[in-house]
Amino acid sequence: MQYPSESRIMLAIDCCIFGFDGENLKILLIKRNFEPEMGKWSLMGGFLKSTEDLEDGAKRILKDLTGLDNIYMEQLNSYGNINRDPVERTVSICFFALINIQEHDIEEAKSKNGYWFDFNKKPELIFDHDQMVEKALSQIRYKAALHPIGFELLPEKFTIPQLQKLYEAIYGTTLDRRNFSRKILSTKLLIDTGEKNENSSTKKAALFKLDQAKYESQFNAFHYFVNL
Amino acid sequence: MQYPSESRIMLAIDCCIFGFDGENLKILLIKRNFEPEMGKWSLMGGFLKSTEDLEDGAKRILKDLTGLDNIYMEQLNSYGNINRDPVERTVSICFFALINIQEHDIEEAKSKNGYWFDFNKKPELIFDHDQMVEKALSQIRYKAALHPIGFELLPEKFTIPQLQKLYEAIYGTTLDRRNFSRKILSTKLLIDTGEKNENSSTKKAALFKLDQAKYESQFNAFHYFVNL
DNA sequence: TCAAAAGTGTTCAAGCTACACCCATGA
DNA sequence: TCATGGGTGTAGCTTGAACACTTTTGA
Repeated sequence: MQYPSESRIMLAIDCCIFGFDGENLKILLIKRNFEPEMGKWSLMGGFLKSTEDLEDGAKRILKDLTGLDNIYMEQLNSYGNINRDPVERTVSICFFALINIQEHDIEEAKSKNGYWFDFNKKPELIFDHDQMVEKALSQIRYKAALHPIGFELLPEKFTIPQLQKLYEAIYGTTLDRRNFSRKILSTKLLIDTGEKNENSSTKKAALFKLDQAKYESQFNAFHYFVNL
Repeated sequence: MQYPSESRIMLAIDCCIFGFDGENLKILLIKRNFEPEMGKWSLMGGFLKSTEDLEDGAKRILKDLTGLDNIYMEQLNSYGNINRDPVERTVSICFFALINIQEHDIEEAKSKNGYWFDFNKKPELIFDHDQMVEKALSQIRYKAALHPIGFELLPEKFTIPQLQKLYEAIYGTTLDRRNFSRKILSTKLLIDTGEKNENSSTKKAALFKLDQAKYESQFNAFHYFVNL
């Protein structure tokens, strides 16, 4: 038994991949070396295979194009305007991913025309990818205000000033050091490793790491960072 | 020009339709009169046509099965496990809708085997529809804590105690009348119509309506109702 | 006149905001 | 010893939580 065939549709998966270099929010884009829109910038994407679940498809695409796996990833939204793809009608399911740049090698992404852009300096993208990126940023702002996802963008050990810079980059604002520090520490989600950040020419900041157990158990405890 | 054909897939749309009867949160389900799973309960759904955008498809399905249009509706998530539909591989994009039951006639839904269940007494659903409903409730809780979407479930004119009952139903909790009233009024989103709710055998509560202009301009002003 | 639901005010505690000083480090 | 950035404390205000009394209405 099968359904009538008229409504089978091409199903694409696109990934908004975010990183953080210590100063700015970054986004990984790819220069297309195939038609349509060859030579223009786009999100990482591909078609869903008939043998894989959505999340598996998204992971496969991320892995193929960047060499990375084990990445924080979340389904964002689907896009299905009839004419969004000039070749034929295609519906795209968009995911976003958060990558800790410092600890992940993306040589493979580079070999496939991938490039990290400063989020604020990204070029115009093909199709409706700009719309996807806008939605992804808004989702990250939303989520990072309520859940501790920011850590996904930092290395395993990080300092509080680094974390603050990340939040400032996400929200495009500046925060008070003293209040930020107090608020973050009050979550009890950070463990002081006792080590110091040696890459500093002034006072060395303390390195913290996530309390994984608490992170997981409290992930859905609402409104962590509201009122940033 | 076309893409290679191997990956075209059936694309369904399913709608979680919520209502509120003054006491309980309700969900509109349909008893399937077709295979597969004939006789079992499911969400309202259908297949996306090749000539329509996603939102248009969702609206068409809602209109066909309930007779309603002009309904608050939002895309929720997509589901694509390989075996979710026993007939053939189908990806479903799920929407949720909020309906003001009192002011909308759903005779047409009834004629198509539609039935409003108390949310807490709903039967088991086909496929992965239970998962969709769970996600929809969680999304409504999330969103209603931050944005004033609750009003979509109430008639044009409503009392503050009605609104409170709605929030209590959404969160499955009880709230303090005095604090709730103060908090809601402090948003300045409600306009006192000067009328009273005549359907009461005790003190008649004041009827309010939404300040539409403020509602729209402030919709995205964060964290309205956090700390419920 | 009584029961049931609506409307309102106050107090206390917690949390947020704004702000200033001291410390560690390498140049 | 100086410039830079890290770390912490406090006072005042805002906000939320807890709680009790009065009013309106129909039975």
